[in-house]
Amino acid sequence: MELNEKQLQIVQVAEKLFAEHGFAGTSVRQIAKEANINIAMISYYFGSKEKLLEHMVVYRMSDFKGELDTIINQDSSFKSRFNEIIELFVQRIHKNNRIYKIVHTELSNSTRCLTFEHYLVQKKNNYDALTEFISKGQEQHEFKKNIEIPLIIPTILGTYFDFHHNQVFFKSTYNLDTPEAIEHYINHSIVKHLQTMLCALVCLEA
Amino acid sequence: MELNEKQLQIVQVAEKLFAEHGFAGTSVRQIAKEANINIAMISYYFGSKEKLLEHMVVYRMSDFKGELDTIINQDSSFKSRFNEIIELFVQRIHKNNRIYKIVHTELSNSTRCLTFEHYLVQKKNNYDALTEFISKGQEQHEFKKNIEIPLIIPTILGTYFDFHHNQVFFKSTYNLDTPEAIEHYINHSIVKHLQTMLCALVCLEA
DNA sequence: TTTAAAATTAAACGATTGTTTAATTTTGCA
DNA sequence: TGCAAAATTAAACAATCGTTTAATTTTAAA
Repeated sequence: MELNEKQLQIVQVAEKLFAEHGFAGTSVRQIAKEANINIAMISYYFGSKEKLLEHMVVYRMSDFKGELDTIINQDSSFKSRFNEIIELFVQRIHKNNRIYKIVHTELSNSTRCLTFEHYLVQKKNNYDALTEFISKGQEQHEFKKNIEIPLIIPTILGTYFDFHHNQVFFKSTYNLDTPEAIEHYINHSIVKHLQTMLCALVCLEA
Repeated sequence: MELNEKQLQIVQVAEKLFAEHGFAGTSVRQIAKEANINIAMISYYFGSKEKLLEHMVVYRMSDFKGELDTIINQDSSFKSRFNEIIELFVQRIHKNNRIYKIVHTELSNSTRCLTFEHYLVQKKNNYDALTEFISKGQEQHEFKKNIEIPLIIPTILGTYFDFHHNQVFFKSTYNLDTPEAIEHYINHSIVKHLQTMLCALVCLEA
């Protein structure tokens, strides 16, 4: 996925607007205006508004390489690797929360006939890698049996996004007024909450 | 919130369409067609498309009464009440997943100037009731200290919705092909997963 | 049965949607 | 410098958007 400067500018502006107002709620004229380009350039470079979204997903998702494998292949304990995996997921999802939100929303819309193949492939890879890691930990008697592995990643993503979507509520109720306070809450409180909870779920007592 | 037969029909159809295609992605003509009414009836009864959404939220949210308090005031153990609360949340959210999805999406859209007051008030009440319950459990030395209480409900809602939004993925990967299989997975696997995880987080060992 | 209010309709409103056109400007290589 | 390709533009396209109008039908109380 190679994008020139102008294309990148369009994608970035569109990503912000799609995340804020939804795909259907964003017009190509808004994108053009905010990106300081002519409306026709979107069709010129991407073909259509819908194809712009496809390009965006492919471009953003190709960032994700083998960070997960790097952690899994470390030679520390299963528990500490598991904790690192949780932290990685939160950071990854937070760094790219806009594209995740867009895919999230559009994937559940029956309107979009887009398959978001890149997203689904990446998701499958994550699930497979995590499943293998947990299984090995179970074999080594470091992890409990009878864990609903498919629900571990939804727990991480879901908790993050429910917080993210309801920031209006949390801001007023829990004094998270500054962007720094929110950043800190995500990187510390949310990560720690998930680590405590998920470790209690999967790790056998030491 | 009293609605006559026609109004109810419009609200129900609109709720389905808003949940499936988003608010901006649904036209009043689609609603009118699917509800077998004339387009003008929407403005006639509700004033506008946006006000229809407001009426919908108020109507749906007024269902929620004191189910939570009923459970909290039972005289069973803190742990078993906590488990019941988790099950209640999942069932409540699943039963009304359409309106929750709509509010969820539109609340995080900076386009909507709607405050969804009914939703926020109800949410605040839930948080307060849960916080009080957990605090009492901590006083009685049945629950652990240092729990991030504000993240308990996001964990429940988020896990459910991440699963719900990614059903396309789960269907193909985990053989959840029939509606009954999905229903069973939600009412058993997801509830059990959340109960195990959250009890491990908050409950002291017996 | 009369009659005023409520419900329903088809049609039209102007504004906005995504996309295309055709003309013009800029670019970079020969 | 010349010139074809790429980039950029304003304008127009038909389609659809949410809403309103004004006329008609239905309803229900007097």
